[in-house]
Amino acid sequence: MIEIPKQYEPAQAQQKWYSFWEENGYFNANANPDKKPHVIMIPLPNVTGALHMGHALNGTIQDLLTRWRRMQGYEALWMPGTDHAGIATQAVVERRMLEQEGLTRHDIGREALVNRIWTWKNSYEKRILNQLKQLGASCDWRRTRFTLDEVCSKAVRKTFLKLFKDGYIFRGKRLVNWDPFLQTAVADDEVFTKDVEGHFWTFNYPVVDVDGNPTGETLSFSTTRPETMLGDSAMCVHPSDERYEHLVGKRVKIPVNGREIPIIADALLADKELGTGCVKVTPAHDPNDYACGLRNQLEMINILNPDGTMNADCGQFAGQDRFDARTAIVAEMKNLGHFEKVEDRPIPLKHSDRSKTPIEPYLSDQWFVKMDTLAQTAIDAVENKDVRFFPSRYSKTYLDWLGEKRDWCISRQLWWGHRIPIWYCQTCTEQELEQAFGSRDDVSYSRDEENSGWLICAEHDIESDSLGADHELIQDEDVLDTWFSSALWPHATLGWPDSDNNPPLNGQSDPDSSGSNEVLDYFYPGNVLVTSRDIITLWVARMVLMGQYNMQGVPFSHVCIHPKILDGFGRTMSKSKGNGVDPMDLIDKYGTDAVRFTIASLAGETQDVKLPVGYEDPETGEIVPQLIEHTEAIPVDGVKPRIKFPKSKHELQYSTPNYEPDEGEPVARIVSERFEYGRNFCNKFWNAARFAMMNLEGYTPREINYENLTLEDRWILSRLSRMNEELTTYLERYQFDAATRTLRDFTWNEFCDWYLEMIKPRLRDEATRGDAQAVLVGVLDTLLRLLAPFTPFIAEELWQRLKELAPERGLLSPAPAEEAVIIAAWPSLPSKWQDEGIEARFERLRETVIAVRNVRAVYGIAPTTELKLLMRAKPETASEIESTSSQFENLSKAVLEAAGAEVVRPVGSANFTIGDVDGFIPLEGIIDIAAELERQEKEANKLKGFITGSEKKLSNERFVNNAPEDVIHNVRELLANHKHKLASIEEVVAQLTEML
RNA sequence: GGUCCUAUAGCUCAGUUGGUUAGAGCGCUUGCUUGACAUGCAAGAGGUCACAGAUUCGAGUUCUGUUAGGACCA
Repeated sequence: MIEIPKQYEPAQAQQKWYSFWEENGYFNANANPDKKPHVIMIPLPNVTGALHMGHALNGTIQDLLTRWRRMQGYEALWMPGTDHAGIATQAVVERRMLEQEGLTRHDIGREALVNRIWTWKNSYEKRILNQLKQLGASCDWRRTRFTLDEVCSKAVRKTFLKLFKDGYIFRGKRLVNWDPFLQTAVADDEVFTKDVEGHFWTFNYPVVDVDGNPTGETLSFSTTRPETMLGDSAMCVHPSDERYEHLVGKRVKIPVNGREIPIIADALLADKELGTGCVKVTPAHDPNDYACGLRNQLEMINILNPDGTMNADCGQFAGQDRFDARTAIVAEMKNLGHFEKVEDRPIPLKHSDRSKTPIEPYLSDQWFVKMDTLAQTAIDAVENKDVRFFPSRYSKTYLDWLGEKRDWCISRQLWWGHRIPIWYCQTCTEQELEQAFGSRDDVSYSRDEENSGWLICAEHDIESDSLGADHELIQDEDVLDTWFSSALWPHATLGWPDSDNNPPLNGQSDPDSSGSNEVLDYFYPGNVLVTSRDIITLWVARMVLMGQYNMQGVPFSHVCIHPKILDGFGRTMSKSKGNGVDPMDLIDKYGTDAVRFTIASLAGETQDVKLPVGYEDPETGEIVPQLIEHTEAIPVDGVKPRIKFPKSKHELQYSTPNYEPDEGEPVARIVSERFEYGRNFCNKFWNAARFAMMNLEGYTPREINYENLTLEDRWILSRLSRMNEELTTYLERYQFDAATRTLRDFTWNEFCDWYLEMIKPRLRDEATRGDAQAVLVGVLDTLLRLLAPFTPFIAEELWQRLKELAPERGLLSPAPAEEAVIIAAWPSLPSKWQDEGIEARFERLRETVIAVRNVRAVYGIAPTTELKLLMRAKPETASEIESTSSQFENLSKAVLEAAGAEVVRPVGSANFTIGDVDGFIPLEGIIDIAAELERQEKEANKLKGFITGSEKKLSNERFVNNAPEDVIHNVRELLANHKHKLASIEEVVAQLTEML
């Protein structure tokens, strides 16, 4: 007999089979006219840090789809890569540098900083790609791209020039979220609001007449940022506010700098009910005021330097930090007699997610992409169904956002990223430009009216003296928004704009290139984008739009939006919250297959996934549930927080994304019992396969005639065919939870619990063994294929073992098995095997067995004690029952004594009813009449409930008149059935009562 | 403020176009070293489907409102 361990060892299988797949090139996808392509572009993880469970979910789904399509015969490409993630990465590196060396980027300069970030990127990219491999990702690693690499950079430069030439690129002033620490604008989604202790001051400004003399009236207002009064350009009241009606159109004087500003009425900004009803307007430093400023053509007065100090226009306050200036201005207003009061209150203050410091609304020069027509193409793509969202409700998020057609601010004041390919020249003439660049299609220029110079856009870097020594060309300092390069991901990774060569493989040029870019032609457009809903606007929309702009076609036809992973308290997992869970911890404990299967089982359409976790003491295995305080704890005075394990009295440090545990300390690791679901399933399947393989002695492949199959064989084929069909449909609809459920239910509750048990006698008998083995191996083969995309390692491990024992197998005709399950064909079983009659017959057998087991349990009869069974049934049913009599013995240790219409209930027997069949189990000497009576009465009550319900329905004329035929028919049939059951139970109850 | 999602067993979640008195896994109870599996087997207990209305012969499922939670956008 062959040796197979009782438990599946994931770690070994993972290592072994992953390298086997890679070495055989199974992950590689090449242009192949004989097959249809299937393409998934990874939502490029950023290189800021390691992956968490959200990524694990995202990756699992993509790999599942890729493996499934590969088995279906598609040339399946899963394109891997990472994102430079501009500000996120630069901020992490800068923060480290400041913490560890006390250096800022200005201390070391642009080049040195960028070098440091490359070092960081290299180490994290490696870690991230390795994490994906641990997860079993079957990406074509030869094609791994990075948004700042040469291939992607070419696409960025080409696109920028194209947009510039087409007039989509423009420069303008915008109010941005300015991070004075990093000295850059940050996007809205990179800002978080936090309450801080602050003050709410009330001041007044004197009203002045046309000559600037005080009229004696004053206007009171409140503010949390007094320093912004240096930039005020109006005082605003509500148009219908009677208190101030007479003042609208007059002016007030700002006491601290003597400037006069108008009093305006604006219903959108001022609120009569709030405070004094007056607000000061600082258009250059507040988003609401900015909008008001645009409506009322107010002056935009900038008062800040990029580093957050007051600028040269601030008179005596120039050069002071904004917070020092705040104190100084409050003091000055007190001096001048315009201070009224101050109260303490918590202020919701916007902070930069990157530097964790307060941001300032700030007016600055930015580059934009004009969105009107581009956005419309992306709207059209979804409206005419070129792109479809799954679930479909997400198209609303997408369409609503695009519908605003807000211009896209693409410049970032950073050093890490694609530098904006614009050069300024103040001194040259159009003729000189024409002479130097007129014949080049990789350069374009336009007049910069605002700065009375020229803007030169170039696809390839140009020298500062390209126009001769007399003119200096200066490149813009800023870099492009990260999403600019990500928007090109689906075509840039395939080598666009190079139409003469395939994109490089492993950094080398593709030896198969033959004068055209077949890879791009073949793999674009892709099929499905798999992502979570929070980047629908930032990324999905932009890919659709840029795909159409550069490629004249959408980048993918489906967008699969999957749930987000939340912690046990319902909070989004994030690095900053400290509640992220490293998938590697879980893979280590439960195995990759278990993690994948569990994750897929959670990926439904409606809900986010709540994932409660615990900490495990590595020494004792004791588990303590994670509390909110564990995730929030930070080291105090260098002492790191510990978790108490009450049983062992251990106090252990634990791993968190916030800090590293001390060297040499035992560390409590994160566990989550949710994953036992997947682990137990894998183990169950392992053992089912183990059982099958242990019973393959003498296996020979053979042709099987369907007509010769037993009831259980036909039943398992019927169920398998149905499940196979359902599973494929669920995958087509991206319903991964339903897919895993149907797989698990079949494998565990049908294949293991019933089929395997039922064929055991046949496997023991030499005469019947051969056919039983053939069908068993065929079913196992199919199951391995169906499981392979979900749990690839265990499937491959078992496939290879089975190949040794049964290299030729099949349903019902044997054929040589493929060399690996990863490339085996996805099954599609004959639908004619789906047989309701067989399933109904089987169901009666099953219910009978369960009824016997129930009687056994209720009476506490030992499993070894044999029971007698009598079945009262119509003749044809009776003969059928007789034909399966051996299974009653096999599955419930009950010997069928009699079956037929003439059977009468033996005195002192337990009783059950299945459809129109009555079953009796003689229990003479054992039967507890009171207990049996109770059991029967309980059943009778339940039936009476059903019967009343049905009768009520049928006596309701409106139901009978309105409900569809088949519904009425079903109710009638059910009622008859229940009545029959009840009658036979009442008969028993009467008998029992007499005996009592 | 706008939009979207969620509320079903102690916990985590399914529940297709309305049609038996609502399901799974975990946990719980009882009994099992039965020859693949104790990461297991067998048998059970457990729910007024958040609340209030409406539509319908019929509502967990559709509509309106309320409450609570979450997300996105302003």
